[in-house]
Amino acid sequence: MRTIFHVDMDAFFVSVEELYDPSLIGKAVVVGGQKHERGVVSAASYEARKFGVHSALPLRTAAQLCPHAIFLDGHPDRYRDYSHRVHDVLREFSPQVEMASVDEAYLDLTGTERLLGPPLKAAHALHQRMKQCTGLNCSIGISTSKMVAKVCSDQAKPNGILWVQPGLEARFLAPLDVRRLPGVGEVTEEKLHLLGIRKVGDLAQLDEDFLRRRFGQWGLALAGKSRGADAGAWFDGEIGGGEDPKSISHEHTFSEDTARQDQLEVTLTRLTEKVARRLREHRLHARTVNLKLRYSDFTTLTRAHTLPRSTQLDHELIAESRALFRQAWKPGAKVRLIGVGVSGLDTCEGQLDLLDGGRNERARQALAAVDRIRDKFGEKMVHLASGMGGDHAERVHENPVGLPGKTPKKR
DNA sequence: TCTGGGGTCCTAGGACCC
DNA sequence: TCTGGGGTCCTAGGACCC
Repeated sequence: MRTIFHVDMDAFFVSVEELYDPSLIGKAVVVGGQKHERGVVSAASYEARKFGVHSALPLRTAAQLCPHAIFLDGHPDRYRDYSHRVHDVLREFSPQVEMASVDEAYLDLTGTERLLGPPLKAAHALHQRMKQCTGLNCSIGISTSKMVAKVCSDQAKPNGILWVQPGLEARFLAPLDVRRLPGVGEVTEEKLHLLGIRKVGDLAQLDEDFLRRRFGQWGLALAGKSRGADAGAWFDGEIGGGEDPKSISHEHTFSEDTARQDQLEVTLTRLTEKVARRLREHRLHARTVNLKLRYSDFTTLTRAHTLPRSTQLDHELIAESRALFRQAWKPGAKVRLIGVGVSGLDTCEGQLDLLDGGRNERARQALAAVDRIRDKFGEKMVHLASGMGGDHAERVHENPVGLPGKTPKKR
């Protein structure tokens, strides 16, 4: 029988902002952008939540519900920093820690009783230690599965601890709305409601065969979840995985929709450079490039292409994302969002690198230099030639990294 | 009031291979 | 001649999470 903790930081982004500016404490605070901007709420203080503000709410709606709220853009670097501090604290309690996102983690505390005491005692110690080391509050859910532990921490919010003892999982879940189950969102909730299923207990009563016919594999997973199991691939596996990313992407929503090809392509290039850069940071190579376009009417399309061999080089990824864009985009159509991502990631080169005469090795070394300069002077300091404007687009093949004075000889 | 950005996982159909 | 069946890869879209 496992002992799983789910630790969830309370109003994480807002709480970190309060550490930097204590005058925010006790006020309605919204992190995510300014009140007139296109965008949604990333986090809201409990004060703002009283007015109906919650994450994923459009900023303009939040401003209407809570006009006196303080709107902040947010500081991703600070959140990353504090996320690491949180991780460090958790590691004091178990070697098996899995950060599920910046502000939540699973811990396996199975077999730590002799060292840390019974689960509730360990949880109180963790709770205190977290406050002491980071200044932040968290909520802790404890159960025999990740799924139930997560539901527990949700029920424990804010700043609480909840332990469901082994054997009582189904009884704990039964009275809760189906929506409380991780993986049940708006769409699934609606489908279940149409079948007269509102509580997790209703779900647990149903014949598994019925759920399988209705929802396929997902139905079987649902049946398992309703009884407290880590069903479905979502939660299978050991705690402590989560090593390399499976995909890397960047996207941008324009403040105003645009149909200008030069603007779209410059943005796409900038986004692709960021993706390539992060690939190199992770020492990964990608085989599949994904383009995403969202038009004014919010219709969204994706186009993907898989390369014969994987790459982490700016110019190869840019050529690919641009080709996808030119195939997919209807000239004249106004674009709201453009994005690029890579998947099919591997740690080593897809094929022998010797065949191209070391050309890519030179490009890689030059890119490493670019990355170092960007570290020193900021992202905008060095751009690919093609990142500077449509007129330079053709130069990308001659000057893969756009370094002044380092233009490789023409092939 | 229109609806971010960064992810994961799942499904389904077609191509292709044996 | 009248078209199996399974496995894997690729692409597109969608649900969901924080």
